[in-house]
Formats: sequence, C-alpha cells, structure tokens
Amino acid sequence: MTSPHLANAELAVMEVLWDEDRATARAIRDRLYPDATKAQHGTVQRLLQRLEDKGFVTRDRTLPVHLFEAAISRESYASSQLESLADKLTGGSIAPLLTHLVENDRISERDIESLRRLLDKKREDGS
Amino acid sequence: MTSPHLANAELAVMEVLWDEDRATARAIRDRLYPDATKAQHGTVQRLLQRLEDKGFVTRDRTLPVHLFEAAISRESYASSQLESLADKLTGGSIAPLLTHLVENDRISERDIESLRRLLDKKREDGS
DNA sequence: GTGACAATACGACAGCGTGTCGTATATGGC
DNA sequence: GCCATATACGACACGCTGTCGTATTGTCAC
Repeated sequence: MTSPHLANAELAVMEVLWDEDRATARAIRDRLYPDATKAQHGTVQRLLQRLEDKGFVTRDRTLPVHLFEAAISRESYASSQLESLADKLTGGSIAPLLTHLVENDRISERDIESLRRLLDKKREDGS
Repeated sequence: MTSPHLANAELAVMEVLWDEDRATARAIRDRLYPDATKAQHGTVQRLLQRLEDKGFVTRDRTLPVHLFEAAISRESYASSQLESLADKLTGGSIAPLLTHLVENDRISERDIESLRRLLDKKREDGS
C-alpha cells in the first residue's frame, strides 16, 4: 500500500510509454532528448532500470533490444497518487479534497459535468 | 502558480497549527516530541522558519514569544496539491483522476454521497 | 543593572533521492 | 573475428530534508 512516486525525469519516461504502449530505450531517448548524445542513452537506461526496480515498468528481455512497457496505467497511477494525497491530508476521504476547489470555482464546468456523469453511472451500476 | 509542497516533518507542524489555530514554538514542540530535549526545540524553530520562508506560516514577532499561525488552510493546501496532481497527470482536469477510483470501487459510499451533494449545491448556486 | 533563563536566528552536517555521465560487459550482424 | 549498439551499473553532484549545536537576543526577578 505504500505508493512509490515518480520524479520528473521518471514521469517523462512514463509519459512516453503511456503514449506508445511499448518502446525501445532508443525510441524513448529520441523523444526525450531530440539531440541525443551517447551519455544520454545511459541516462535513459538508468531511469528505465530504476523504474523497473520500482515496479513501474516491465521489459522483454528475450529480445536483443529490450522492449519496455508501462506496468501501471496512467489512470492507476493517478488514482494511487490521489489516494495517497487523501491519506495524508483528509484522513483518506476524497470529497474534502474537492470541496474547496468547487466552492472557489477553480474547477471547470466541463470537469463538473464529467464528475456528475461519473457519479450517475455509478448509481446505475451500484443499484 | 508553482505549488510548493510540504515534507513530512513540515506537514506535522502544519497539522498542529491547523488544529490549534495559533501556537508557540514550545507548544508545537511538545506535541511533536512529547519527551522534548533542548535540541528538538531548535529543530522546531528551524522547521517553522522554513515554513515561514515558503509562505506556509506567519508569526507574530511583536510578542516576546512568537505566536505562529498557518498562512494557508488545510483545504487550500489540499486543493493546490490536487490541482498540481491534475496538472502533472491529466492535463489539469480533475474528473479523470477520479474515474479509475470510482470504477474500481476504491471510494466509499459516504465519499460518493458527499461528492454528489457538493455538485448539487454547485448547481443551485451557479444556476 | 545584572544574572539567569528561555526563545529566536542560523550555520552546519548527514542521509536520501534524483539526474546525469562514464565505463565495462554482452550480443547480434556482417 | 570485428564493429556497432545495448545493457548493466558504479560513481558523482546537487538539492531537499531532518536534525543538532551554538550564538544572539530579549524578558523578568531581584
């Protein structure tokens, strides 16, 4: 239940993987450092390895050039971060996190509509 | 719009201030370190000073023993953290953060009810 | 005013995570 | 077998955090 978190450079790598589904280290390096140097390939490898250690990434080692894949979806990660935020600040409840935002109009109409639909759908299912 | 964030020990201090409204360094120290030593008073002072630098805390310097007060409410802080989470992960939208939680029943019925009420209230006001 | 005491101000340091690079080792293509 | 590329990983600097110690300031009792 400990929720490891992604640092900036790590998140950047994950963004690529969430975008592409699977990718080689080289492909990732090219997206993150358009004018790539030799050293930066090592940097990406290092990041990928740490992400693998943390359980955020899996790799296909059977291939000569490994294929990397996100082990956790953006949505799952977002959820876990939201939960850990709630744990830290509001005793685990989600609603209080939103209260202030809604009351101060710091949330868009579209967002509110989406939330409403989400809750309505939940009501149907949950019976 | 940069949203500075609270580390663990800093959050602990803020918790006390959110609880007590205003407090002396000694009062805070007693809550955080029940068996207080001289050195730990310094630690609390240091934390308070850094919190002041970051804008999370104000102090009344006119008194011989300063009175400290949270400069930002727990709700405001929670909101700003939620927003920065959304900025990082969902392009600033809030709803997607909740989607996965709701669909996987990782949110309590009570929370859902609170959210519904929140949105309904918003609907009345906003008309 | 002086001494004693507590509070404040702040320099210093270790530990950790992070981002980065360089180098050693393995591997496939030709 | 050679070369190019990938992988594995040690190493380092930097910033943040938590902690402590010490110097300075200020108050009160007498």
